[in-house]
Amino acid sequence: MDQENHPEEEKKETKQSKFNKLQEQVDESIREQWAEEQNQLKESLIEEDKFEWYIPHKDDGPYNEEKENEGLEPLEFIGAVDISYSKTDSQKACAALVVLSYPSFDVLYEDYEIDTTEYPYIPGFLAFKEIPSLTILFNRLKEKSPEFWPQVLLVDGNGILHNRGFGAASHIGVVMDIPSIGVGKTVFAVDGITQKGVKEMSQEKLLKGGDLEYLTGKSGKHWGAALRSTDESKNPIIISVGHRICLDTAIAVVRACITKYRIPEPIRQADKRSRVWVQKTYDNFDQHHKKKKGVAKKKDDPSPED
DNA sequence: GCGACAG
DNA sequence: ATCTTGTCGC
Repeated sequence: MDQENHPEEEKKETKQSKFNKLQEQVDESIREQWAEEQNQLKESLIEEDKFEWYIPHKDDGPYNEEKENEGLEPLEFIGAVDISYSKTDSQKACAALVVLSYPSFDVLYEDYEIDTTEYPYIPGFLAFKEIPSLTILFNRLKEKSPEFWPQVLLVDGNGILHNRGFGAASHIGVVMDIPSIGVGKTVFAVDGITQKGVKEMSQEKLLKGGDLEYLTGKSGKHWGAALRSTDESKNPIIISVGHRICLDTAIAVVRACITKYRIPEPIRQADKRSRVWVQKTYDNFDQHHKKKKGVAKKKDDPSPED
């Protein structure tokens, strides 16, 4: 009859072929070229602090004075980028660049750009999908509102926690020549570090009262850190060095950007605003209908609504 | 060969 | 990334 004999096998194949198909959308030679470009740009990567600001203490104190005497400026402009996709057409997307004040987290600057990239997301090559629209956004910022140029940039995705040690946060940091930090929501498995392993470590730390776990690979390299950013968080966020910053400073910046949500506020804003923008642009945002149903919201980890 | 796979 | 569904809390 027309009954299938190997339903399980089929399911497995579909899963696998789905991934393969995605990969095939980008020619093998292009992927090799991309990997080469990553390795080349990586030579310009700086994994230590190279900037002239400091994170001010909430209350003006001796620390702040000391830093100012060293010729440093207080951290005041924090940037973040994110890209959202149309739910009806994954090729249609919108990139956002926002700049928030520190420590008040007001959105000082926001700009959006339609993503014209035809490439799909391929693990290990996220930056190539995002760079075209982000380049436009940064050029526009530099040209029209240079006073808002961020002192540090948060990128959702990874920095050096990457199979070639050069993830999107590093890529963007090097290309734009800006200190950058990678903040991921899940782990990109590399050097023996896995999602499952990190989760377990994170749980153990929690029992001991800790909220931070360095991610050390089998090779002994420190790839980043897992931070349980709020008490309610079930999963940690994954921090890694992007560019022109060291891991501990990156962690300090991310910590400073946590308000009451798991995701650092600048990234949250970029995420949220790009989502609204993509709906407006592509998904026929109809005033009449949205009133009834409400727009699909993305849940934040802890619940307060804003 | 097998499993894994940021957004 | 996006979709679902359900649950808790204000």
